[in-house]
Amino acid sequence: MNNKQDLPWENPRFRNWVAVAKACHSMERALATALQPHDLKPAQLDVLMNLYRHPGMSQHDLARKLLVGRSNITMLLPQLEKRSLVSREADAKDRRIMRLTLTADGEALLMRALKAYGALIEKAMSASTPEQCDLIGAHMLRVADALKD
Amino acid sequence: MNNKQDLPWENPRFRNWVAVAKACHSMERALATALQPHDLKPAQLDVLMNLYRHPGMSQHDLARKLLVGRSNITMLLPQLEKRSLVSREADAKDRRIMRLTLTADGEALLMRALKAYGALIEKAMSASTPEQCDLIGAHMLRVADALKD
DNA sequence: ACATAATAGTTCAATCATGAACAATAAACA
DNA sequence: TGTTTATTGTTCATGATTGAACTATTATGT
Repeated sequence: MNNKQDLPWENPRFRNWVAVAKACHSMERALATALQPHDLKPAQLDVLMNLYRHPGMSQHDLARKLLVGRSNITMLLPQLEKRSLVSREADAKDRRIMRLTLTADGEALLMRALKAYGALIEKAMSASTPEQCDLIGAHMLRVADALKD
Repeated sequence: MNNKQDLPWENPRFRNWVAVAKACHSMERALATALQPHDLKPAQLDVLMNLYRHPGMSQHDLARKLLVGRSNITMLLPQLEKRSLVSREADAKDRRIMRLTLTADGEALLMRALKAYGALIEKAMSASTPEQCDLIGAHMLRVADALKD
């Protein structure tokens, strides 16, 4: 029977994860408002970030990196393309694949948006030491890995 | 000018937070599939969890706890009410307020769903020691607090 | 008491992510 | 080669979330 001891709230791991989830949620909301002046949504920033680091990515690979459906990418790109932030051109060898790259405008906007994001993260994580932050980052990599089915 | 040293990726705090966000995203997806057998969405589980711990909550307070708009609660509740998982009754003294409580069915379903959630968290966080988990939880509380504008 | 402001909840249109079904292309293999 | 299978990206209907405008109720201030 479910007495208090069985309740997940009594489990430290559970309580701790709930705190993680809530912090993430708060950050997502804060990021959304911080990006408003740049006319960017968090999902769009994710796209720009990944294209900066992996130019020439396909839409399929981008979807996997972002943990998102392929159709989501299809819906996301036209807006960015219309604003000349990313370019989409068919691969020469495999005409199924669209190669994505940042334009100069896209890179410039990314840098501006990243400043806002960076400031937000700094504000959020400044209360912990760099060592603690590193520990958390390492832990979260393990978490993401453990959930990778 | 943005040379590599200025890039957020070179900032440990930035990299670490990106890992946090990705782990959260993975967990959210995994939770959604883990809850499917119970015919519950993560947002609905959040509602049940909070009503269990704070019976008689108003919709407004619930929205604030969940970091969500009031209208979201309005859209969320009818489904749970139709399934007799929560009950909604007007406050006697202030007729604007709807008092929310879990029904017996709601509590039973919550317990089953929490087992699945707990198992998922256990799987995700088992690679870290309890001390590390506690540190992370404490850190995340500070993060959520720092973002509370 | 009365007017004004604040609060709780709802409605509605807009936006976003999802997954299934589909078209086009390439790979595997007989 | 020719047929079958896999992969890439798109379309579309669905469900979720949001914020602004609205109604009803209570609080405040004169």
